[in-house]
Amino acid sequence: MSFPSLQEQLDVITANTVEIISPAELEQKIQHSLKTGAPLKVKLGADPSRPDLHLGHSVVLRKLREFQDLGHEAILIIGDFTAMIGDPSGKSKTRPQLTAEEARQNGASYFEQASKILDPHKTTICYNADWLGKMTFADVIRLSSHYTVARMLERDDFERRYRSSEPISIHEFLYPLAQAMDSVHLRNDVELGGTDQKFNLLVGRDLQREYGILPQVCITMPLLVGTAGEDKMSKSLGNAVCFNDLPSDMYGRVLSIPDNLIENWCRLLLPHNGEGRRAILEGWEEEPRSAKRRLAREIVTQYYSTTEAEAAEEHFDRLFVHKKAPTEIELTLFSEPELPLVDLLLALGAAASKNDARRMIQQNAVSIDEERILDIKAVITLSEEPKTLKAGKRKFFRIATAANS
RNA sequence: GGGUAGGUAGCGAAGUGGUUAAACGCAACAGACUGUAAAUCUGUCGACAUAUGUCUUCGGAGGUUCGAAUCCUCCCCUACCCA
Repeated sequence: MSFPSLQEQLDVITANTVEIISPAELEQKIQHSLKTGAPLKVKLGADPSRPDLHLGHSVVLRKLREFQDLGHEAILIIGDFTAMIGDPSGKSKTRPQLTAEEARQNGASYFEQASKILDPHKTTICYNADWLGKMTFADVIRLSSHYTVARMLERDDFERRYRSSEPISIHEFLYPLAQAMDSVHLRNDVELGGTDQKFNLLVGRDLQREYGILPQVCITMPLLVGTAGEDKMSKSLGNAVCFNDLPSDMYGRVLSIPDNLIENWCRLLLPHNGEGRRAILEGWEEEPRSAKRRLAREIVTQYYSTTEAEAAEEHFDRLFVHKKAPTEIELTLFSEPELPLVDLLLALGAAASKNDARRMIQQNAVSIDEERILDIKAVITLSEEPKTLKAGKRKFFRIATAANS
């Protein structure tokens, strides 16, 4: 097993990072690895309470992949046990707790999605219930004696919640300790996380030291800004681009980011040696439009393929630039030959309620075969020949009667 | 255990007996505009109906009243203070 040189490794590892605690220790660890030929154990904790991975997660996953490419060992910890606690990081509210079974299922899905970035054959997967679940209450008490309430309250989000009189449950204090135990158990050399995980990573470091293990190096990565350009990307804020989004959705969402985000996204989301990355970084200021289109294509290509990326672009142009109906729309069959438009919209899922459907009609949002319909009492006559129904800018349906003779 | 302040629509937050389905902000949805699903502007935003009508909502359960989110009783939940 031969590793790249110390300097080469450091160049790759430090790129895009926010903080490395501490750089000197990192260097020592790499040198030690070079000397002994033993790869570094690099830990990334996965929270299976949110099994929908989005581009924000990919920043950290990509860093882990870089470690893999350098020849080190990537360990993905599925926090099935800690998910039953719920990570309080950055949250103003207690997270919902998962059952063991949900956590396992989500964990499997997490790994599957993460495999779009990681090399799945070189990734070690662990479930932390395997060791945390075996701890006795006495073990937990011993563990918690290593930390103090004051130190816990140092943490930003806890402090904020405490000051603004919001509830903090005792079990939330146990979360950082539990996930720090993972580091004790694994004896990993490096742990990765977003900047919001800094506290947790440091607890892992402290605890390893307490248990007489060489403390891990903590590497934090920037949090990706979401499509709206302000908050960090998060599923619940609706500004996320998910791994599992359809290519066309993914493309459109990327294209919707503000122009000033192009450079940042390009740096954090595209492979450091790719030509797409270079092209975008060079050209985005002169031609933001084409740079962003390129960025969107590159991203879709990562999760799907070049072909699908191109199809997504065509689809987008057709719908939003030329304002035409998409080429392929799913056909829905109805048994009744005549249906009130309101009921039709509800049945298709285009409207949340009949009132909602009426609203859309009144707001000029509904058309059938390019013809606007403004009458909320309109009754639509269906035939075996499909009609194209458009509700809003993005919802298209093809409707017809079921052919039963 | 005692005291105090609270629990309002997806979220945040007004409202303390009747023109209150409930201000306002965010989110969401629609329209216009745009290279864009961004930004901006306009409108909508409980359900059912459409003749400005009916029904269900303000932690839960009862009660007072012609009439309650608003008053009373009990219960549940949260924060803070005192033990």
